[in-house]
Amino acid sequence: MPRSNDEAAEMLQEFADLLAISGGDPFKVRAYEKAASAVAGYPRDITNLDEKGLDAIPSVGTHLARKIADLLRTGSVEELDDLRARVPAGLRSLLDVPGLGPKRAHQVYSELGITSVAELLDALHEHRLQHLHGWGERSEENLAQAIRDAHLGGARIQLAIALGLAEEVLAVLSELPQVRRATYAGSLRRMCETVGDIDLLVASDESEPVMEAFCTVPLVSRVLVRGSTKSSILTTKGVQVDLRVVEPSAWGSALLYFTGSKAHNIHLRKMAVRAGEKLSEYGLFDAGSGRLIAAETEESVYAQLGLPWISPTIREDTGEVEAALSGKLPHLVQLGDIRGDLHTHTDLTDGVAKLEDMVGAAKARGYSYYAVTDHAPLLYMQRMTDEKALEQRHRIRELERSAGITLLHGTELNIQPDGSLDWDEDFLAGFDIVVASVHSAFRQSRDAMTARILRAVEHPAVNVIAHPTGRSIGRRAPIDADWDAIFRAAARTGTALEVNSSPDRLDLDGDLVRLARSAGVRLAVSTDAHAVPHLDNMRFGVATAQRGWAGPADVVNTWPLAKLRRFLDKHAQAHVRAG
DNA sequence: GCCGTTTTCGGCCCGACTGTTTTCAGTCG
Repeated sequence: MPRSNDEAAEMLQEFADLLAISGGDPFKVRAYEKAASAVAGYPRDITNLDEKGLDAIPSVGTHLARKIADLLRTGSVEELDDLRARVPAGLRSLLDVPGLGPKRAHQVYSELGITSVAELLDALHEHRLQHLHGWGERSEENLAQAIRDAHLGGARIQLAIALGLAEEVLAVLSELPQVRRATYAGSLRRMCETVGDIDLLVASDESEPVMEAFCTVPLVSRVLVRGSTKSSILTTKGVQVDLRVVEPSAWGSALLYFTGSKAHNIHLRKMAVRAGEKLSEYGLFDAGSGRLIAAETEESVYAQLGLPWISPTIREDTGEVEAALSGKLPHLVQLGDIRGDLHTHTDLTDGVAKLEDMVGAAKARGYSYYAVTDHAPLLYMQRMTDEKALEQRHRIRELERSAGITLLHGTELNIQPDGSLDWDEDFLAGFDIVVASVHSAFRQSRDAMTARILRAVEHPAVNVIAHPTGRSIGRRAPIDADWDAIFRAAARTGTALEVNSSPDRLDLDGDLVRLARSAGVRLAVSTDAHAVPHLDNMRFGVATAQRGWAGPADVVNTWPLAKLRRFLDKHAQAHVRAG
């Protein structure tokens, strides 16, 4: 079951879609959409809020608060059920076709009776659309192509893959003499876990050669849009890449604009309007005289709006602007704050690199400490034994003498379906750090799963719960558990929760990081590296922690070694708290 | 449907591109 916030957001979004497609008031539609994203991004769990509490969420008024309350209480909303009964099932899916918005979806439904993508394809095949008002041969061809493309590309791509692709195109563009600056913007710069399409930005006085180069890079499969300031291509792998070319003097306002999020931009624009100004990708202007106020750097635009620069990772309009206004912007953890990795593997279990190579790479990164946490015996396929663990400990102690880096001997325990763990307390006491995680039986009931994880959190030897939700982005849904209860227990017992940096995990995600932090939970940002290159994934974990507003004080592996060691001794921690 | 230091009514971010128009509507981000 999804979080209540997500459930309510999905309800509101479906409402918006159905209203739009049945020809409803566009402003009402937008009100539902705004409320949907406000609820999804609301930093607190709405499960136990009453109508008054829901009404306090920005963009949620009395009417929508009542509908959300109905949903949370009864599991359904009467008005939505009525609307579903009036709009044919399948019609909503038409909105997923790029280029087909609510107006035209409504048009093909009301004039041709089309209620699904399949029927739309039939109509396209028979050329029945080109006779509708406002349509022609080209719009018919484009729609058919869009449906084929959606089939080809479809799903959003992972952050790391998008970043690689962006850097490949940027490398070509940066070579051009006309290009002054070039970077990626959009959800990629905000380090969202998945990216729908890639937004690139170039500063140049001469756009034509840049567009020419962009539309002919080797990985282009088709040019979707070709203009003087904006072009879009589809890559051979089905990923859409958009390029905007702007004057160098408007670099800052353009970067701000194209980084988004949309909600963040709208918030800034409204502030500008209130101050008698106008904000666009071309700059901040005086609304009356049209005089340019700021445009060259992001910092200058923020400053003229009365704000400090805001990190792209938190530009989601979930309170960052208000925080900036009141001087309470969080001091976010940075990659350079990280002093060590607390969850890594070697070829003793399922890693592919030798202990010495992993340690050497960690040292080269400038870490001051490094934990080796190979799997424990209950993950049977890894064939770990007591003897192997002790022998590894001996090797680590030897290696540490010459390595110039503090090595922590740890292990990653398997949390069994009943919450029991590998090894007994005496044996576990010999490790410097103990990580525990779920590797199987992901589909337990919410109650069973919560009890299972709580048992591990309460265990006196367990320091970190790794990849807590067990999700695999795009492949496996997160487990269902009572996160509030788990966060409270983790905070009380001094058990850290991991922000796993692997691009296909990013677990906890930004939203859960934020909830965990507000419950007082400490975080461990780790790579779970199984090979040397995986150590570089730390930047994705740090970005995810930033998206949850985490600062260095929240992240135990930014702490000096002595402080970390005190945290890793749960008995001593309990003693300090009792005292 | 939401919202308010000009407003409880009358607005609601703004600009680019495409394809259909002969001055604009629809879609997207």
